[in-house]
Formats: sequence, C-alpha cells, structure tokens
Amino acid sequence: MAETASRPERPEPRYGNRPTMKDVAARAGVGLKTVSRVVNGEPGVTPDTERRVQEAIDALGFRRNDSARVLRKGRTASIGLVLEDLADPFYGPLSRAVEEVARAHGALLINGSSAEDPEREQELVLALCARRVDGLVVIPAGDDHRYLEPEIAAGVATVFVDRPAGKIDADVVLSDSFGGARDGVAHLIAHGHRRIGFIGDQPRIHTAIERLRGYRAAMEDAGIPVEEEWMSLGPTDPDRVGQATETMLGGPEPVTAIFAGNNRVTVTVVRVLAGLTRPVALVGFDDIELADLLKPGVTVVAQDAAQLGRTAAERLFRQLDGASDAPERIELPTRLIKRGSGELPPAG
Amino acid sequence: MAETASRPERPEPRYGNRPTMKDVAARAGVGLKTVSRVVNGEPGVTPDTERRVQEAIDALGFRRNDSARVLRKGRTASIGLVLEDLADPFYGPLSRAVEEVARAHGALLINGSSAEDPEREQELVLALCARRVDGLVVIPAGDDHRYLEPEIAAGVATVFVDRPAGKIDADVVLSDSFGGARDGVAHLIAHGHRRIGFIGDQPRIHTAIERLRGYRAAMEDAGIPVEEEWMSLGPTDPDRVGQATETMLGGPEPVTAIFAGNNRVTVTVVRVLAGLTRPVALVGFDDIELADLLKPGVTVVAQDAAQLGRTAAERLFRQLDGASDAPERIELPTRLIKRGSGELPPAG
DNA sequence: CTTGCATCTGACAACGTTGTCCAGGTTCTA
DNA sequence: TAGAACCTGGACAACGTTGTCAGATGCAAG
Repeated sequence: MAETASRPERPEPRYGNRPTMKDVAARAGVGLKTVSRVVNGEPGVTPDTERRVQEAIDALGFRRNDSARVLRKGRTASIGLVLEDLADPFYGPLSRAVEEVARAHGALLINGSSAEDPEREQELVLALCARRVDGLVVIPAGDDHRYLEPEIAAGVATVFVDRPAGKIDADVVLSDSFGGARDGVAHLIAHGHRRIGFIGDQPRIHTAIERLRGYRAAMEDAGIPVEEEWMSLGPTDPDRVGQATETMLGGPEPVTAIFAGNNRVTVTVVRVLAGLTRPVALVGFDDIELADLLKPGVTVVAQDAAQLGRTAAERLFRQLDGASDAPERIELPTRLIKRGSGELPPAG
Repeated sequence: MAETASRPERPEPRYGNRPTMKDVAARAGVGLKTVSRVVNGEPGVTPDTERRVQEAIDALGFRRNDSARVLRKGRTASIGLVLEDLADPFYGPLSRAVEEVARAHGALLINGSSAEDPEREQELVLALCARRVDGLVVIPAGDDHRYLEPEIAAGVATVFVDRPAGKIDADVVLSDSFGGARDGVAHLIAHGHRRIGFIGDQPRIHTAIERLRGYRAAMEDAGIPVEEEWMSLGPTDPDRVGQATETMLGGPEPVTAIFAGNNRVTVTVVRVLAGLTRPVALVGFDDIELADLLKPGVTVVAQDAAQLGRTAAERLFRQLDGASDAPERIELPTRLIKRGSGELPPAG
C-alpha cells in the first residue's frame, strides 16, 4: 500500500515476460552465478546442483538473453552482409557461402540489400555497426566509404567483395573483370568478329568500368577501332538493355556479336536474339542457369560467386582472429565456358 | 600505485574501445541523459547544447550501442528468417520480399539456411530466439516444432512459410501445392497422356506429399490407374533425379510425360530430355528462369515466391503490432504457364 | 525583489548477463 | 584432531543505454 508506482518501471508491458537467470536461480534455490555456470557449461558445479538448475531451466523455458550477454562480453558473434539484391541469382550462392563460413565460426549473419543505392548502403552498414556486428562483408553500391573510418578504427572487421571500397583502404575480394571481359571479347574476335557490341551496367559501378576496359583492350590488341555506338552502359532492366541491343543490331552496319556485361544483361540479350532469324554471336559475363540447354548454348565468362563469398568471409574472420595484415586486394580468375553462342561466325 | 588490478575489468582488451554516451557527455560537458536525448531526437534540449553534443559525437565518432539499447527497451527491431538454402533461386525473391517488409517496419533481417536439416533448423531458430529477435519467419525443415512453444508463449511472433509447422498451431502461408500439381497433371492428361511420371522431393517434405497427392487426384479424376514405378520421391540432386527420369523413360512401357515436383527437379529433367530424340512432355512445379527460351519452352505451375514472403512478413508484423487473431492458414493460388513442353502430344 | 511557472538538465536505477572475489564447507594430510 | 588445500556457491559490480524524477535555471508577473 505504502509503496506505489514511483519505482522506474519497464516502459511497455513487455510482450512476454521471459524468465531470467534470476528466476531460474530462485526456482532452483541457488545463486545467480551458479545458473550462469550451468548455462555456459562452466566447471565448478556439483552434478546434483546442475540437475536442479537444469530442471528449473526446462520448467521455465528459460533461454539466455544474448543481448545482455553481448553487452557484457563485447562481442556479438554476428557479422553483417550488405549486398545489392538478395533476389539476384548471382548473390544467392555468395550469400550462402558467407553464411557457411560464419556458421563454422559460430556467428550469425545479418544481411540487407542496398538496391544499388549508396545512401541505403550507408544506412544499412551503420545500422549493422550500431548492432555491433563483429564484422562486415560489403558489396558496395557507393564509391565513398569514408563514413566507415571510425567503425574500422573501432575494430569492426571489414571486407569488400565484387567491387573495391571507395576512398578508403580496405580488403577487397573480386573477380578479374578486366581480364575476363578481355578474354571473352578476344574469343569473339578470334571467331572472326570485328563489329562487337558491349552492353554493361551503369558506369558508376566498378565492375562495369573494368569490363568495358577489358572490351576496349581486346579490341585494341586486335587493332580494331571501336565505334561509340557499339558501347552502351546503363541500368540493367530489360527495357533499357533490350533497346540497346536492338539499336546495335539495327542501322546500316550492325554489330555481329555482343558482349554482355553481367547476368541480367545476358538474359535480356538472349531474349532479343531469340527473336531474330540471323545469328548473332554472344558472350556473357557471369554464368546463368540453363545456359547450356539453349540453342545455341550461351558462352560465358564465369565467375565463382560462392568462392568470392567464401574468400571474403574467411579473410574477415582472419581479421577477427587478430591478424593485422595490410589491406589486400584478392582477385579471382574467371573461366571462359564455350557453349556455342560465342563460337558463331559473323553473319552478314 | 596503491590501487591495483582488483577492480573487475572487462575480460578481453576489447577490440576497439568505442566511445560511449558517457564519453560524449564528458567531452561536451553535459550530462549523460542529455546525450541520450540528442541521439534520440527527444525534445527538451537547447539548440546550443545540442550543437555542442553533436560536435562531440562527430569528433569521437560515437555510434549508439544498440545492444545496450535493446537490453533496456526489450525490443530488438530485428526478425529472423530461416530457410532451406539461400542459394536456391526460389528463396532469393522470397527472402528479398521479407527483407523489404522488415525494412518498411524499421527492422533488420537475420537469416540462416537449415540445409533441409531439422536439427540445424532448431539450432538456428533457438539462436535467433536467444538474440531476442522480435519475430520469426520459418521455412520448416523438420516436422516437430514443439520446441518453439515456450518462445511463442514468451511473445516471439512466428509465421511459417511454404510448409506448415509440425505439432503446433501457428500461422502459415503456402502455395496451393495440391491444386497446382493437380492442374498441371490434368493439363498433361488433357493433351492425351496417360502414362505420366511424377518426380518429387523427399516424402518428409510437406510440399512433396501435397504435390504427389495432386498428381494422384488428377489421375484418379481421369480414371487412370497409377503404376508404382511412375512415382519417385527422394533427394533432388541431379544424380538421383537423372536416374529416376531415365528409369521412367526406359523399360517396355515408358511414360510419355513427366510432372516435376520442384524447380531443382525440373532443371535436371530438362537436361535429360534434351539428350533424347523422342519428345517427352513436361510440366514443372515452380517457374525457372529462361524457361521460355528453351525449345520447347517449359510449361510450369508457377508460384509467387515474393508474394509468399511478403504475405508472411506482413502477417508477422501484424502479430507484432498486437493483433491476436487465431493462427491462420493462408494458401496462395498457383498459375499454369503454357510454354510448349506441357502441350506435346504423347509419342510412341 | 519575490513568487510561480515553464523549460532544461543531470543523478540514478534498471535491463540480464558475466567476471571477480570471498565465504563456507569438505577432504586430505600430518 | 587440527590445519591446509581444495571445491562449490553466491554477492556484487559492470557492460551502455533509457525512463523517472528532482534540481537548476530563466523569465514574467505580482
């Protein structure tokens, strides 16, 4: 009666009131720390006491609150993955690979899609940092990552994948976009093509630039002057890419072959080409499912998304284990897979 | 000198020592709570004070520790997603849809793959509960989810997707596997087939059973007795499925059409059929990319993975917003997409 | 110049866990 | 049988934040 509602109380009537170690301790008739010991498998508890505690845990449905644990211990055993779009088939295996490595290290994976928007990337990354993830694997959308400096200084391990970080020095794992594109285009040239189109992603994106550079290098190596209208960079939605494809294939001097800058582009180009009678050669960057069953099969420059993810995650955990190597740039090779579309001779 | 290491100290020399609100307060020459107010945009702070605090925040690179916040507030603003395999193209869009809804509600997504292993599912789910996620979206691998009872009782919102929960009563969002399969098989029958094979996932999996049931129903509706060797359930790896396909197509009375129980199966069957001269009709459950460009195009019973995820996530947040409807079973319709392979007449 | 009121600020406890340290009890040895 | 060594269990503080409440400050009115 005398003591009323002046004691600071939990803000909301919390959803369910979960039992705490204190509750377990009270029920088992032991001290708080003893419960902690049992829960964490620490030594120094008699079998009999342990049994009593375990019974109380089961009876109450107790589950340790990792938020509190994290607060006390300073490590969250979780890592963040920021990618472009979880729904893109390229990122599925990558994401899965990161997850597997995390799992092997007892960590959970928190992930989010930036939708290729630099602001959203930053927002996500900072939200993850606020959660105090131990480390970050980032497929950057933006080109300025100085906002990460305080985080990295504070000990957040960070590895970039697929594209390098902007304006900061950090680990990065990527595929050899330049070399892959150059090889792919050289392959087309070797099959007699001279008028070759390049359709890629937005020039803001590092891989798009690198692949275009590879295209130019191959053309230059072969002594073929490149026409402006053979190159098209921009969003990879079907409309834009479809239009670009048709433009290149129209006109008085159409291209006889196309190099597609990524999986999304390749799919759309294949669709357009399927509607033509005249054969047009095609090599795409990134492998795509069922590419072997199309007629002709789609020749691609394949990169190993899972390997990218695995490598990045492993490097991340090496950082977390205390390795303090200088930031490194790891480049994985690509592989040309011939399936038919890239071996078509020039028509017309 | 006099005071030595008797004060309880943080266990490890923490990775980076991040500044706390206390540090910011000291630097700005204000009280702790004032910093909290600024950080959270609460009213009652003079512009001048706010500026000083903001400067200190920027100077120190302070970032609020959400772990501590969570501990105090009781909500984590994060939800867990447990699916079978992030790398499976079916789950990418689903996962992305869940993420979008979570984002709209200001929550982060933690996800993990169960690899179709019930134990791993449970392990993951409980780890997520220990993190005190506010809610769970689960694509179940196991068939007994009683282990979730204490969690649900404690207020963890839970929605199952793609397959119902086992032995507990919970919300579930799924596609009409039975109806979809029945329609698909009926479609084959309508095109004159009578000897139709069914290749599906392991019988442990709910959707596999439902689709088989749909197959049987369609056959029965048409008065066609089903032979044992026309049905094959099991793992969906290429070896097993390839073998099953070849078995059905061999022998004296081979099937003239195949119904494939999911996207993985369809892809493998397409590969096998591509190696044959004789045409075999095919309808697959789940749409697959490029299915329209194959010759013939692959007829499928499509389900909308993104819609599944969206619906589930929305239902989850409705639970979190306090709705206490009885657990519901939401079934989304499927759609038959005719592309050629399902319209082939029986050969032989 | 005092009073009253509104506004701003800070001290403090609490969230649930774990590390430290000490008390009490048991077992073994001399 | 006393003392030492050991083992088990528990009290307590601290992690970084936020809600409560009371104190401080400033200003207008009496």
